[in-house]
Amino acid sequence: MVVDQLRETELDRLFQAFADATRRDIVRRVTVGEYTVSGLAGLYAMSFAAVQKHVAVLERASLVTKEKRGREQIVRGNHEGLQKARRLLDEYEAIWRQRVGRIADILAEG
Amino acid sequence: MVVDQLRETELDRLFQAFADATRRDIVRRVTVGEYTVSGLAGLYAMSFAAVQKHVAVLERASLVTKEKRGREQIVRGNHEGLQKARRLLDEYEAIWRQRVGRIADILAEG
DNA sequence: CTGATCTACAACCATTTGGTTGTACAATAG
DNA sequence: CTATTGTACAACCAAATGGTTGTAGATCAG
Repeated sequence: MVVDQLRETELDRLFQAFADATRRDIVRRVTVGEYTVSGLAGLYAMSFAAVQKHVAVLERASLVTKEKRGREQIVRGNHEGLQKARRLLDEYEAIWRQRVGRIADILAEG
Repeated sequence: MVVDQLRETELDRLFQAFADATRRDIVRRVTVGEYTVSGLAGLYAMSFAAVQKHVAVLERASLVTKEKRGREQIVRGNHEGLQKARRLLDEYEAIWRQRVGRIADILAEG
């Protein structure tokens, strides 16, 4: 085992980041436009600190970036993480289609 | 808020299920071939019960199905869950491309 | 300068997660 | 029948997660 430890923990973080509805919503919003952390915090029925933590999780997963502007912190969507997650699911799809193809072949031969 | 609670918890489970390297490996394997629960358990440096729990998590997320055959339980990949996760990431990709398109338009006009 | 605002972070708490061992039971093998 | 195998599940544990409040430092407004 221990195939590619770095990549694996990276994927752990990515999918973990997606595994929360609030974080998915944040990703959607900051992809479309720009938000400050407190701008985001205003959208959800939870404390500022909670939202701040969610943003930190997304940042660690390379799904958003933060950029300081004065006393504010601008949160933006980051394509990098999204692409990586998508690529993995694409692989799985490909594996699935191969399998379905093999079964079709077997049925065709039988 | 509270957009579509059912779908949201479904997605929570899906991405949570993907957020573990062992579970991702199980999904890959059972998509290619068939495994019993103990067949899978033999592959990893952890107890049978631990692997059994991982399979249960994947089952709840609609990423695998189990079918009893004698005293064995056959685990197979389930396309349903995979498709749902993939569809969401596709949406996000689409949003991203729209945004990039808008920016390109603005630059073209400017 | 002073006060309000934005952010960061620590400390705390309840719940979930990912693992363990042990027990129980059904199905198969001898 | 008996022993073994495959599975399920409960109980337990340490660590992580998702939330809270409180404190403190920067930056901005007046």
